[in-house]
Amino acid sequence: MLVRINANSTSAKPPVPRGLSALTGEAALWNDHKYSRGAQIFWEGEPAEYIYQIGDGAARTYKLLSDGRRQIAAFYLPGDIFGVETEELHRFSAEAIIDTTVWIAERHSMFEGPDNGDLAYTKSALELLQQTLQHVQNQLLLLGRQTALERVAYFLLEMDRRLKKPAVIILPMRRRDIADYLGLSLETVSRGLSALRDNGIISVESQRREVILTDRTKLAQIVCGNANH
Amino acid sequence: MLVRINANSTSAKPPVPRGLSALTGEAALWNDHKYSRGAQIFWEGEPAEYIYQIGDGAARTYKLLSDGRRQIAAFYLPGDIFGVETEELHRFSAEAIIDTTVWIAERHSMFEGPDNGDLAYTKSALELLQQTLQHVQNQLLLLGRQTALERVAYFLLEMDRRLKKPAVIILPMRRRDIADYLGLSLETVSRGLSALRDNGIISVESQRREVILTDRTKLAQIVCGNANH
DNA sequence: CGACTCCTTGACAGCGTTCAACAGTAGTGG
DNA sequence: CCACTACTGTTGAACGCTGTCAAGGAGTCG
Repeated sequence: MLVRINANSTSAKPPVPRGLSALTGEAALWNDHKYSRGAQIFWEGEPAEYIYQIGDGAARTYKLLSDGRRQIAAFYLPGDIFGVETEELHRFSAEAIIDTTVWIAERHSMFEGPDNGDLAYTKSALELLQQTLQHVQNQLLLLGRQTALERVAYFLLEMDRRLKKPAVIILPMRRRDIADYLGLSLETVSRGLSALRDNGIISVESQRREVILTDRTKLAQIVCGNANH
Repeated sequence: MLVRINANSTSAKPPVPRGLSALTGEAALWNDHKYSRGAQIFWEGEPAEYIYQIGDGAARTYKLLSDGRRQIAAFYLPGDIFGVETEELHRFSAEAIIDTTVWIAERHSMFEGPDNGDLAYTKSALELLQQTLQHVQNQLLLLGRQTALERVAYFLLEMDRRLKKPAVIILPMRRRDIADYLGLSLETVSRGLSALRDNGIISVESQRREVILTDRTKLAQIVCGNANH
């Protein structure tokens, strides 16, 4: 829960994040905050007063059931915007996965009046919403109809793409987070990674958060249900 | 695949659907089409040239995997609007579940130019998009983290709510559709319904598409993970 | 070094799927 | 009207994927 308002950033004055500027206007108030690992950023049901963009680090949004079952809706990586809602309340909780710097700007109310809205803003929000929708709709098929191995492969390819296909993928999240994202147990995630490793499709570094995709083609085939069994 | 353009509607000239009028303008061209049971309305990947509203009947949108696994994204009931996309292409396929009348209107391009857009339209689209997003986000938790019985109970309550809590729920879809919506096998759906029936929570009519919810409270408890086992 | 967290791996159980048989319903045509 | 067929849904039995429980290894940090 350590939240520190960072008046004098350690880095040089950063550029206003492009995504946020479109959503808030150039002159909007914004700040960068630092959240330590595991810190809550906002809660489901809380008024959605701000919108957020990851500077460094990573965040997760999730829902909980009363008995503790958790479904992670999305991971957010540097540059990603989150917390944008069309209603007044947040529909998910959000936490920092690791120590994370977040740019925070005041949220525009989206439906203020008949012609009080800002078209550019609404369009930005629409684009963002549409991105979110696409992502979630892909998750549907994944969670509803794909096997454990297919889900793990999908996850690796998604991270690979979103991190711009680096030589080594450095995962900010733990196995438990991956499991709650994919609707699996953490053991099954671990077994999936081991299976891919044993088949020479990926290579897991000793730190276990670093993964190298040695055969993206085979990985993609697995996602599409063409595991060669 | 029987599609008939219905120039002279059997019923009196129907009112322009409220949802569609906001999305197309009062003077927009529209028609009602009839789709027979199982008929394709549009395909995933097809240009999204129209938007649709159910008059009578029901429709399903879905994605397929190459090996035939299907995930149904949503069911559409009388009054529901579907097929609205923010991009140029449909992201799901759509079929009529039963013989269905659909109102069809031309789609506005959503991002035509810098200030060429229609704010009222964009707002309508935004609201619709937001509804869709909420629905899908609830599905995430359901598919990722809930048990078979919880999913079946959730489905019944969703249909109950959307059909305005009738005395008897008349389901337009088959067990297979419910299964593909909930990420289960059709046998498991059937067993879930039987279990609820045996516990006196629902009553299934002999036609098997008609269900009476005799204990909505218990049903809601099951959805939240409070099955008294 | 010791305590802690995170991850892997194994053994086993259970939930849900698969396979199969059967029953009820609807549609068709004689 | 009935026979025939196709389709849909239910139920049982066995299998198997994934979850649960448990032990141990590996890395981190005080």
